[in-house]
Formats: sequence, C-alpha cells, structure tokens
Amino acid sequence: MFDDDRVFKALGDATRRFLLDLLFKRDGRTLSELEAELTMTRFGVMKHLRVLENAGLVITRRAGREKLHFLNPVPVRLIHDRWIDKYTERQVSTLVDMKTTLESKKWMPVKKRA
Amino acid sequence: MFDDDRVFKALGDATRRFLLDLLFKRDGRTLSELEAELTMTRFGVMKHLRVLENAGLVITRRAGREKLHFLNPVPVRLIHDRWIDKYTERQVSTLVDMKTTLESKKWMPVKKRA
DNA sequence: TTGACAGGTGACTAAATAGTCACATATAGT
DNA sequence: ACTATATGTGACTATTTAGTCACCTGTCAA
Repeated sequence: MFDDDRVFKALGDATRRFLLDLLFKRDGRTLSELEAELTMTRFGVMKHLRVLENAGLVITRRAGREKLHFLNPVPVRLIHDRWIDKYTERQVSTLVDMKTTLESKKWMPVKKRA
Repeated sequence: MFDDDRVFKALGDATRRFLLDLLFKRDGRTLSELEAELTMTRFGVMKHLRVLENAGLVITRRAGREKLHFLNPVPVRLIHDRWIDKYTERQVSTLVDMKTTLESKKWMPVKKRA
C-alpha cells in the first residue's frame, strides 16, 4: 500500500471526514472528547482515528493518560498540488469562490418571497 | 449519498487516481485511448470513468461516436478549502514546497494493478 | 447497406472495509 | 493501595466494492 493510497482511503469514509472537520474547528482533542460527538462506540472512533493517523492526516501527542489529536494539513495540500497546476490555480480558486458565494446566498434564510 | 461522498469515494481507488493523472497530463481523451494505458478490461475502465463523472471530477463531451474526457479541478479545490484555512494556506504551501524540494520527488503515478 | 469501430449494459464473483463485542493496560488523584 | 478514568487489542459479521463475462447499441466511411 502506497502512502497516497492510505490518505485517500482514509478520506473515503464520512465518519473520518467528520472527525477531521471537528479537529479543523478545534485541535488537540482527546479520544473521549471526539467520541462524545459521535453515536458510534469508542472503539469504532478509535479505529477511525488510527486510520487517519497512519495516513498522516492526524498527528497525536501523549499527555499523561490522554492522547491529543491534531489535524495535519500537509497531505491535503499535496492532493491539491497533484491535480491543480500552479498556473491555473488562481483561476480555479476564483471559480470556487464564486461558486461558494452563490451557493451560500441560496442557502441563506430568505426573508420570504411575499 | 452526498456529493462530497461521491468525490471522496471516487478518489479512494488507485486506478481512478491514475486516470485523473492521465487526464491531468493531457485532456480530452477517449475511452479507448485511456483503456490502452491500463491492463484492465475496457468495461472496467468505463465503470471507473463513470464513477469519476458522477463525482464531477471528470467532465465529458460527445463528439460523434467518441466521448471525450476532461479533468475538472473544482472538486479538488473544494477538498483543499475544507481543511486548509485561508490564513494558514501560505504557510502550508511553503512547507509543502520545501518538503517536495528536499525529497526531490513528488508522488509517483500509481502503477497498474497486478 | 455493410462492415468496422467506439461506446454501453446486467448479472456475477472475490476481496476489502466498517462496526461491534468482551477483555486488557496505563495513569491521576484520593 | 485503590478506584475511576482514558486508551488499547483480537476476532467476528455484515456490507460494500472492484473487476470480469457475454452481449447490445450507435456511428463512421466506403
């Protein structure tokens, strides 16, 4: 199994992406803290965290009997660089910004169409 | 199934990533052209291309009896934006550049499956 | 119209993966 | 030492998914 395969396989599961979302909002959480946000068993969460750690998407540090989890953005950036050329990057990000702006408008609670 | 799930599931397979690599090098290829680069059956390749198309990672255009395939970078950029903050983006990309320079090797295209 | 070529389909098999269980280890504070 | 808390493990099951087969449809060019 190649390194990049581990990364993409890790990202292939919705629960693991949710864990990354949690860590993106706030780093340095423990296993128990993360488990509280999910409906799954603790061991289920632990297995997911291990997959993320083996992929390098999450970095951990022991602190006493606790294990703190941190999001590592580097693999994500490497995905980006693999299929987005430096010369077209600006155009793509502009396009994405426009898209998300439009969509967020669509999602806004509309005052109502009287 | 959510949109982002389709994207990540699509990226979870090495053959499909290899197809994206091929299209990244040169756009607008036909099914047969892509099949020639793989050891798999034509139908196998077709199924993979359909997964990529449903995920929005590949866009197609019919031209007579041929179907041309193009790489769409937008979903890739959205992955990036999900876990890389605009304020830390510069640091991360600098770090990645240093890393790739030092290693002097980027990710190799995945080899054909045995 | 006929033959050759490009692409499309349903059903099947083998392998990979998510999630669970009961049980085990290690640390903090009293 | 003792107990509550935080994390770690091996084996099992159910589901998903990659890849193949034989066969069908549509388009080009002579």
